[in-house]
Amino acid sequence: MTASSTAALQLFVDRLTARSILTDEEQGAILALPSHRVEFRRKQDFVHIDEVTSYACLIASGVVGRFGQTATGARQTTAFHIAGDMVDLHSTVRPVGIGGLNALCEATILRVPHAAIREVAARYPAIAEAFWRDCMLDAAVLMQWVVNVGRRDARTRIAHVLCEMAIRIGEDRQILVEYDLPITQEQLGDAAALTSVHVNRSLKTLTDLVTIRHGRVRIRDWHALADVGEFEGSYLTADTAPDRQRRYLERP
Amino acid sequence: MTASSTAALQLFVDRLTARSILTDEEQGAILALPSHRVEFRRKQDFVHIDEVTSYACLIASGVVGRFGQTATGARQTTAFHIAGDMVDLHSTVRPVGIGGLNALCEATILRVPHAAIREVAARYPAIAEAFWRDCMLDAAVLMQWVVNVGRRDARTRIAHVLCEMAIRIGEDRQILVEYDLPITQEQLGDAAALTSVHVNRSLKTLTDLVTIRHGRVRIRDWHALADVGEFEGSYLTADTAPDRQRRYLERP
DNA sequence: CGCGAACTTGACTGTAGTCAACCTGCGTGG
DNA sequence: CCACGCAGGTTGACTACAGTCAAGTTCGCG
Repeated sequence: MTASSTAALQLFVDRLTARSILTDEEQGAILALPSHRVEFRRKQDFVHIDEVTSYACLIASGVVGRFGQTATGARQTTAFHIAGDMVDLHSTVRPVGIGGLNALCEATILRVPHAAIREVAARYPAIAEAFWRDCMLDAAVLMQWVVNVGRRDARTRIAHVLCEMAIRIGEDRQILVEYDLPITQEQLGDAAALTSVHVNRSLKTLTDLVTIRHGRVRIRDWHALADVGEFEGSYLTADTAPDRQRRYLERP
Repeated sequence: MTASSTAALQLFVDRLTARSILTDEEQGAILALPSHRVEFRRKQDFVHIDEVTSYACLIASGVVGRFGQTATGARQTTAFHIAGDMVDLHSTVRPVGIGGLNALCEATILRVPHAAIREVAARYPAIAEAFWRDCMLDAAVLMQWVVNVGRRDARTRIAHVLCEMAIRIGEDRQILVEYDLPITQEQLGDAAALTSVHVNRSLKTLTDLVTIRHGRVRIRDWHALADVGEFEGSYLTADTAPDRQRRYLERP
């Protein structure tokens, strides 16, 4: 247990407690999870499609993409994950792979054994609940992603993704009008289901609203960008209001 | 508690026990869940977008689509659900809406109060685990959907959806080469992110492999259809092997 | 028998993909 | 310290897949 692994676990706890109530003891149990630190370089696949792992991946730093692939090898990113995300939390109950993981930039990952996660979830039902809820937030994001990719045009798709990341990276603070997202236009295209060429052209038409330079997103007009991106962030934040934080699975 | 509501709950239990081990007592607790039967007609929205409900919807019969919508009102179906599916199981831990529900054909729904679901999940950790796992299967399907809609062409998308439904409807039996899917070409388009016109044309090019008439899908050449649809069903079935059925959250 | 929903077809349009060339900026090594 | 190489970004010309619009046709149902 190093200092930095504790810091990463604390980010994870913060993420959970934004939506779930956990006692100090429960938070402590999560912070005490064993982990093994691994570093990956930019563009490296570190979990392959269909790979079955015995650990979940907690992101200590960097940005990670989950992806699927077609028969011809075209990639589709299905989710971005940021520091504090336990990317494979779902594998706690369903260890079969749902896509590969790729480091979008240099990333530090803590591998947390499934066994330890299951143990803590079994011991504290409120933790299991918090994990489950966290998985459901990811699912809500995924559903938006389907709508985005399926029914919106290029400009709108890109704007939507950039808005989503602004909210997620700025979690429980205000909306971040400027944030690091060190991805190439090609990687943004993999997420928005566009080619890099078309991302490039679309991004140019958005210059007044948002720019990306050197892996940093600068939103110049949040309101206009959210408008273009048809972005309505309640699916991300609706359950962070205090009165919705519950411990539903508390024993009678 | 009517005979038919028991039958629907039994379908739900069957669905759960395909992937999770539940004792007779636990199965009994699920079968004893209270419910309120409601009928909906074809094409009726019965849960609106962003609606927050106090109950989950168990499908007793019919096919239901979950959908999202763009600002211009274009619909994108993000999931099909069939008899035995507890459509809103995720709302057990996260009651905020993730899209609306629409009856694709005449459907019978059992409304099961969240409170009762939470109670049974709190009392039996293995049930909570089975619920969570079930939610994760839906998420896996959703991820495939993103890849499908984002990166495949029309023919492939349609073939993929039809293969997926064949597996899901034929669950734990063999692949069904013929099954009821009483949806219009327009509704299939909403799922595959295509217009009804293009669905129509694409379907014609697939006539040798699959036909849809009177709401019944007839797969004439499963192998060829799966090939066209780039369909690899392991994401649906990988955890139904006996050795993977586990009770991870059992108390020590 | 007549109506309406769903399906079918054709002609045309348009958004995004493809291919290819070129530019720019950064890191590395001579 | 400059030259080179390379990854990423930019632009243009052309293509093509799917959307749009509109006019039938078919089929089931009242």
